[in-house]
Amino acid sequence: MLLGFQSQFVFDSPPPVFMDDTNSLIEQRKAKLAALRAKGIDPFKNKFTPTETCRHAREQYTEGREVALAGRITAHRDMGKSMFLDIRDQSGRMQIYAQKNVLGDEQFAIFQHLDLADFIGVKGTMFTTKTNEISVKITSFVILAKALRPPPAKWHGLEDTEIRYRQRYLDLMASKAAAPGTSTTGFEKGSPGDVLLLRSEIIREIRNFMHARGFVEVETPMMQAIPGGAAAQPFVTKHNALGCNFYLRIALELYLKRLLVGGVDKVFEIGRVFRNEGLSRKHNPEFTMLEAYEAYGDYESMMELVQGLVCHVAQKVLGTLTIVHERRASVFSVISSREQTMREINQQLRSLPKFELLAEELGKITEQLSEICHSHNQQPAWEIAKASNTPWDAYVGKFCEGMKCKETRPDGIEEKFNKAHVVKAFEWIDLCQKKEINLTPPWRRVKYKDLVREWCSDKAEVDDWFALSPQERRNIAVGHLGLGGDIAKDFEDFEVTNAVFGKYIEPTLIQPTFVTHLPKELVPLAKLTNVKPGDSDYEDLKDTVEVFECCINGQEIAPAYTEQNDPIAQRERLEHQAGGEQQKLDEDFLVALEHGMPPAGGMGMGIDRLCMMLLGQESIRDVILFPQLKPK
RNA sequence: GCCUCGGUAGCUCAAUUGGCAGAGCAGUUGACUCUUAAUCAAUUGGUUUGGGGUUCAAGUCCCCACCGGGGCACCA
Repeated sequence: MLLGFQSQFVFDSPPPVFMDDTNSLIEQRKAKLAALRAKGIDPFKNKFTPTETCRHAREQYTEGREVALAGRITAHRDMGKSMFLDIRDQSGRMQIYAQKNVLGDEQFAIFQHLDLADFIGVKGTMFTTKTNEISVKITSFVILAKALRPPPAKWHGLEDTEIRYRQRYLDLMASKAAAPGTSTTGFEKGSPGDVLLLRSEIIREIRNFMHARGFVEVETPMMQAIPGGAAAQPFVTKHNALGCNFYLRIALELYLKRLLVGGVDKVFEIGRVFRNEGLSRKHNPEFTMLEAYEAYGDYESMMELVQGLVCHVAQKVLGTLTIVHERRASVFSVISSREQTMREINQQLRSLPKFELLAEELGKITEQLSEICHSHNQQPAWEIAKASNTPWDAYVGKFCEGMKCKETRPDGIEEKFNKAHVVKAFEWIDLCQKKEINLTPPWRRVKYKDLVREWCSDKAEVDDWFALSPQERRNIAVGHLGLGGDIAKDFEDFEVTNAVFGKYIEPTLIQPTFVTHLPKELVPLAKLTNVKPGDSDYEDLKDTVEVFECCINGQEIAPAYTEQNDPIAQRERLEHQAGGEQQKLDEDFLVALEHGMPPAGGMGMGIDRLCMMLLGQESIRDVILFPQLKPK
């Protein structure tokens, strides 16, 4: 495993101290552990070899077949002199049946005192119970690992988002199994386990696709003396022996282009990049990028590549090109975020007079909100309600008033809703807008200017946005469109237009769309569009570059360029970007370009955002196993 | 960094607006040899995230800190 673990680490802050949060449950488990050891039983076995997985055993069922299975205990039902117990491995669940007269008094007593979350190995024969469940009648068992801490609640699962992210293993443990035949992963759709396995398949299919197209996969430095290829703040780290600082890479670009210079014509890398910026639903400080470069290609060949890649992955992993984000649910189920329980409540609602009014009220509010959303071009409902004349407090107040009614859940708990639930509910409504994304090619291609024109004539009643004077554009954007807060006084004209694009237009691009020919100022490292005076579209294209931004699900998924290969033009751009700080210039990269780089198309794709889109997850933290959180 | 909502038993949640901190699950004990959210009976479990303040009395009101969600800003 880890060799040379003796090396000296120097921490700026003391190493983390683990909370000694002992409680009676942990104490009891430790006592059981000690009791087992006192009997000469080692509850942490080195090896037990199952003959197969739980799923395999179920699929290859024959009455009386002998099997050895291993897994974690997820439930037990004690019947006195016999006992049922569920074990689970990655493949699925298996019911175990133990009988006192088979195991003997002593063994059975030990079996009865096993805890949820312990790992055991069992040997026995397969049979089917009266209620038609395939099970294993055991003849012997061994304890493979004793769990000293209790697992998450078996029914509710884990609701605490902080624990879900910090202790992902608990989140995975609580992942619900899907009903047989409804899922390829064996987990309920959208559950942490499901997302984990599908993400793995997505990345495998990306590799398959790129390799099939003749691209070579490489690995380039993550620690760089000069972080380049994007405009982002880097993380700094220190190399002791070399006595210098390194930066964690913010992009893959400059090293992959060096490989183009060296003669690797089709090259790609999938890897982590690090950006020292704020965190949000769409941003994690470290995230996974795919970048690909193709000599003799351009932005148009990259369009074909991106479209082909995403369709290939969707088809292979999901078996469809139609992606439905169907997490939109009734306000009630959203409020509780325990859908199963709430579904029943919804059914009950109609028969309970005191809820009739409330349900009606909720329906009206939901309707109103979706109307408002629609007329405001799908701005978040939460924001709109806050900003509009709608008495938001009255909404919440009314809600809470209604919610004062208690009701009894199927598990016997009296539940009441409070203001926090309601606020959360509305935030969730924003996240749960039902979406259907159709990836069937060919995807729409539209020039940036045409898209802005189209939207402005449709929504802002401006015939031709670009026929206006810069001052008129600014006035409309700040006034009629309400972008005052997003447009600084010193913004240039193209930035005003881009604010409109970013705030209002990009979020509407749910269906896959290539937005092409952006103004050159927005993308300084791409090549100018090749048009001459006299060409019919000269006016529209003269100050644009050969690029596209591929938007799906209202987010930018992949930008691509016809890459700049003129070393002199590139130097000017980088110097301009570096703002006169010579130490930020990657001289080696510029020297490489001077040796000649073939014309090429290049693209970058945010893998995390791709996963969000394909897997219907609304937060990047749900497609990254261990998202970055502030240390405790 | 700013705005906003939140943090109560191992887990999921209550606490009638400032009046003895409660329930289900699981845990423990007991009954039960085909149960499956097993059931039935009894029972343990709390520095209410931490610190200060107001009050006869604070989970609840005020201030500060910590952590998280959402939004904004930064950033493609």
